[in-house]
Amino acid sequence: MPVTLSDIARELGVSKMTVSRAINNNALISPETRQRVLEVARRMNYQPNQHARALATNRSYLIGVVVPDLMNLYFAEVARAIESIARPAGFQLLICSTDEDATREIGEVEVLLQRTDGLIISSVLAPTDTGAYRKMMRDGAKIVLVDRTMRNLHCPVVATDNVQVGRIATEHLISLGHVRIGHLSGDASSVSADRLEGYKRALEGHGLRFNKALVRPCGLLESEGYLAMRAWLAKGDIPEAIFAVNDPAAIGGMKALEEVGIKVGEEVAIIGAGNIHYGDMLRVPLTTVSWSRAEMGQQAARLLLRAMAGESLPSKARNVSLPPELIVRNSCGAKPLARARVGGAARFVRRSSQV
Amino acid sequence: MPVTLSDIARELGVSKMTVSRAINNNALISPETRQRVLEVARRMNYQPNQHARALATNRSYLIGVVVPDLMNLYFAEVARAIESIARPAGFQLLICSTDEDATREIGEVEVLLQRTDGLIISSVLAPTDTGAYRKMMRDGAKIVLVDRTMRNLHCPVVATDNVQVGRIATEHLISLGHVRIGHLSGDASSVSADRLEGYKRALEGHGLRFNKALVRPCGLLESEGYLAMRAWLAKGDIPEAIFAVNDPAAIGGMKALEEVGIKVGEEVAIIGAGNIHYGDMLRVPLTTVSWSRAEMGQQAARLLLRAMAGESLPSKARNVSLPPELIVRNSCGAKPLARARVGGAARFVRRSSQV
DNA sequence: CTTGGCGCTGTTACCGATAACAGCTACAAT
DNA sequence: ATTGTAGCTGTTATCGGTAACAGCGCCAAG
Repeated sequence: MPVTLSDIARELGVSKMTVSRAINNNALISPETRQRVLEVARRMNYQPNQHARALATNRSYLIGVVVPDLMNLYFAEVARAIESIARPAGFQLLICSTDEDATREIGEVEVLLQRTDGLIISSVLAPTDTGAYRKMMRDGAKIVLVDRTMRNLHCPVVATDNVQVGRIATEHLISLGHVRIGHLSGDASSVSADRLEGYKRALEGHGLRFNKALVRPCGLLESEGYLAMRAWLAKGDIPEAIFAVNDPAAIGGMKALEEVGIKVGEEVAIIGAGNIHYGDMLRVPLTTVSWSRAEMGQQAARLLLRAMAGESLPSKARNVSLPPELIVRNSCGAKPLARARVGGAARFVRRSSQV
Repeated sequence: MPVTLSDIARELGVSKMTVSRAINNNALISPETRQRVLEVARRMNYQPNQHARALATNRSYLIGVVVPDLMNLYFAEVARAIESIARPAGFQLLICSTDEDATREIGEVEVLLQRTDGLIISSVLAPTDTGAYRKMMRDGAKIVLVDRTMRNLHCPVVATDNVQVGRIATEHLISLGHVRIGHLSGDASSVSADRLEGYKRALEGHGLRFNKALVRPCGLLESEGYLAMRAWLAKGDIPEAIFAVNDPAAIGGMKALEEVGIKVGEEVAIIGAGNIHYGDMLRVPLTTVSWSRAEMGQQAARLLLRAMAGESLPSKARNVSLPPELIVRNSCGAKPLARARVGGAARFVRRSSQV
């Protein structure tokens, strides 16, 4: 049986309350009493019971983190960034992966809500599907959205401008001279929709016609990108250049292309988004659009800490947007430069050939 | 304010206890009363307070997971496998990464112990450094070790035979005709020590002299592998073939080699261990030694569930060893075969040249 | 009719902490 | 001497559940 406050109190012949005050650095206690208590507490190896404390204070010092896919290093980076802020503030993380499965999300979130002081969520739901979250927030839940936003939900958000992401990626392909540009589009989430929107706008902005047949839905997992590209290959008529909704989908697509002997970066250009770890070490280093995952996680954690502290955030602080930038590597056949912002994206010599 | 048992009891004009029994499917309650209670509970959207429950029952239904590095997909896979077993059993995961920093480990574990019913740990400590864990287990902590073992610690372990891993990797290099075989060795952990031991034994077993100058310590992180290889390159005289303690170290090493224009798989052979995700998609697909991470996590979770249920495990069930196998890809210059167990490892034609 | 036992429900105490308030001491101010 | 007050410590109630036991009605056995 672990040592409790009462044990220490009995040992010292004082009340539990005195011990509690010493442990919690309360001001209403004489320095020498505190010393004596802390001394004995250390000697007896006292560890406060977190459940009792949580019950009494209604604070658990636990933050719930809901990510779509822990095997996606993108989210592992975000999670680590959250931890880097939360941990020093005394909070631990309850991490939970929904595996991009929308039907699991609400259930997981409801379970987490009961154990935590606040949640950082990267939602898999459709951006309009806000009913459940709306209700939770009305009941006082502290929630910060990260990476994936929802529409009309009055809660802090840290994300990138995904329309811009889609535009940057597509414009890079256009600047390389491609005209038949396809898109492996994601799911019903906000990122997918926004990136598709950016793709459309880029085409329109450069006088290219949007062709629905060149957009293939695929989800956001590597396995889904692989399957989608295989299906596309089976059907035939794949475009010369493809913007994949994210890096895992791009990598899955690359795998499918390579399996049938198509050379990525030469015969087919492919660009992803997210700048996943290892993207530069791949057989064909992946050209992608990048923004800071560290910044993303840290900002989200800071916003949540403030919200949990009862601070009401000014509306402009509640909406953090991380600027995306183009990372040119080899998967589009362009000459890799160190880094090129989209504004300054030069017209690279086109090296890829038609398929 | 959330709904409590008392609220429901008041609403129905019964006692808290009756409500509690209905909620918990206790037998001592009439079917119709249970129905009435559950009905009202649902209507009022009752959510049990986990902290109160944990305090009263001394069970939190939380499992702590301590991994060395969440950015290593190897551990992300293990964590996901643990979750696949724990979740259906009603347990949630408190995941914590020590970032391969031994000084952080005990502190993290102590914090986790207070909130959880049991721990699954992949320890970064030296395998003899068991004092703290010994004490925790004496105090009743339920602990299962995964991936990394400790010596003389009476607790269940799920791991692979790392001496065998080192031997398989080194013998593959030997079978390719290499004689000057180096080793990027890890840290003080059991895996590192065992793989080094396997490396030595393989050399001895084939009449090759162990040369301390060819062993460079590097840690287990990708960044450490990179740094170690850079230092080695700066010093000069790197061997023709290298067994890296794990895949991240191998990948870091590859990165350093490529930076100075050395062709991995042609000029220098490199083999890792762990069969990390994306290993097959790398510029030079990584030859490695593999064992099942899914099996690892699942077995560990099952052992912990049994231990937490109070079962005393038979000693042979307490020690699960996953068989390692060779995965030949391109980083050693051997012709990739589907899969080759070490026993059947053919003598591959040697394609790599001296450096 | 009494007794015993089953089946259900209620009471009380407790898990281990903290909040709110009450109480005590010593000393300064009046 | 009295009062007030600062400074510390103790008491009581409470958080929201559950365990253990007490109690009650009803029916069957003796």
